[in-house]
Amino acid sequence: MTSDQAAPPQYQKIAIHLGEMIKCGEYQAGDRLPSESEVMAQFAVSRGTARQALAVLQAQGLAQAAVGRGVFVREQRPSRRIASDRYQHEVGQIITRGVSPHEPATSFAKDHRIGSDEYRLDKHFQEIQSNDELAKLFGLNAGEPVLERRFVFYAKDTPQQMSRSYVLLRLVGGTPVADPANEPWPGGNIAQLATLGIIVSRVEESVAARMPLQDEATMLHIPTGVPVLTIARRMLAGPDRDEVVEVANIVIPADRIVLDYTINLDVWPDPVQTLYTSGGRAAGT
Amino acid sequence: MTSDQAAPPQYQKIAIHLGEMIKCGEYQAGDRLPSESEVMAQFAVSRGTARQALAVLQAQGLAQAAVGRGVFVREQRPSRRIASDRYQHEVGQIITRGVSPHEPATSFAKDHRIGSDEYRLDKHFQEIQSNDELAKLFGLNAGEPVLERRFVFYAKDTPQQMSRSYVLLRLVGGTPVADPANEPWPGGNIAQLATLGIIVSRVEESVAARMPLQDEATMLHIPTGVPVLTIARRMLAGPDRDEVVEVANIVIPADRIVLDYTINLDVWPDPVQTLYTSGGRAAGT
DNA sequence: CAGTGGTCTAGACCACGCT
DNA sequence: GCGTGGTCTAGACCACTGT
Repeated sequence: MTSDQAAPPQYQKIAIHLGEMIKCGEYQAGDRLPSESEVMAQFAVSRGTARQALAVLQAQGLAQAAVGRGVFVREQRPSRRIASDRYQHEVGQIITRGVSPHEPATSFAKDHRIGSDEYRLDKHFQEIQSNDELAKLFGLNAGEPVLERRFVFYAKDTPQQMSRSYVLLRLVGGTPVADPANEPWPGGNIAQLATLGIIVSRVEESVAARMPLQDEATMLHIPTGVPVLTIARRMLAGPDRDEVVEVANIVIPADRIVLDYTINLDVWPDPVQTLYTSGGRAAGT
Repeated sequence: MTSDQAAPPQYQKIAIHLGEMIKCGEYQAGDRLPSESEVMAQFAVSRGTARQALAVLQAQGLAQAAVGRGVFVREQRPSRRIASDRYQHEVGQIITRGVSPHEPATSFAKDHRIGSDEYRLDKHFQEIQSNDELAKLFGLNAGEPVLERRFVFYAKDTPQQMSRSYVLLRLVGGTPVADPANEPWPGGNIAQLATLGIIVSRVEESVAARMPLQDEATMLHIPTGVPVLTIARRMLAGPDRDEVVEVANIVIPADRIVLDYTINLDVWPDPVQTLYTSGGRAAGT
């Protein structure tokens, strides 16, 4: 085995070459890359190959084409951050101000660092029977009626995320929570449930990533080469923090967001002593 | 404005058509999709268009091509789960058993539900000067010497994730932690730091998603249309849980993994009373 | 109007996998 | 050997963008 390496195809060489120029900063974010004709001339290839090279960069999320204008280097920095701390902050709001809507800003507006008047959301409420998947998440039998709430969030007219939230109809039926006109709810989801006497004490989030579905790409204006982050969220209440009161599926384009999670660990009261009495060895600080 | 809808191009129609058949279950995971020639015949298009249609499905992560065999529907279920609870469990191990290596299995092996003998890792240690980015994460001046530890994890010879971990050289220099031969460390990262007297009390993770870089795709065998999840992890210690003792960047192909986070909220002791006396604040737990 | 990317065609040669 | 996908060429027409 002297050389297993097959020579990379032309279009890949070109893509790697341009990719390195981007990495090195010779093309900055927003700069126009060589056009198809320019690539054809520069590398002596046909248009198909030139296009393929530029397509690679787009699939990698490094570049984005604009008809009639050219191919441009994409911005790479995610700007928004969504922190798990937000939930504790929402609880804090309720504790200090009660459940009345004193605070117009929601977590969403805060995440975007925009005023609460600069965003809007499309909403669509619907009563449905829970299917097997939903029933399993709630821990009850399929067929239980639930309220499905679909949202699409916009910040300054740009769609930012879509979500489907599910709550048990027997808990929210006939209450203000079931009225779309009350969304966005001041103080957020936890405050909303608090008005019903439901005290959320645990939130579980399952995070995954995949390429967007066709309708997601359309609705959220997701360019090629950009995946979505999906969050399956469960809000729990009750004395044992095990009663599922809300389930939500959230889809967010991954090119502008980072999810921050803080995990505080319960550490024993006197570490040094515990280490020595349990057979371990350690140097104290 | 009667119809803004431009007719979708042929290749997209075909892609949508095939995509719906996958969604409806007419093509199951592992099934072979129509070959390029079959698509050409079925839809009366040239080979280029047929290829483009099939390429769409691959870019969406729905299908994967295999030379000489065909295009196949990809498995969609993520199998592994990585839970934030793992850190608390690692702490529990130390509390009950001390810092000695009683427990050969690491979190990684547990995540994969494989024996600790079924995985291995490539490791590469290196002493470097911290750059601006690293220094900022650690909260100290650039140039501070750090130990960079690069890992690639394999489960049954399949690469699963790669990571770069950074620890301050003045804390680990000359200790067993700086010796690659001791990896994988029994009990995991937190146990490792515990042997140095460092008690990790907080973990912060920043999760994002993007398409893989070329070398990541190569090293982790990532097929087209599969993004990666990136985790920037900071381990904190000290009385105020604010001293950064380890920083790590983790890259995981997103097609087989879900990240589970649990957020426990501090709720006031008597919700009803607090609600009615609104304006009061509660004692934390 | 000239230049851009988007779509589509009709060929060609290649390496790979199965039989 | 035959069918598969991978690469590459040389053309064509189109819609869009800028000046």
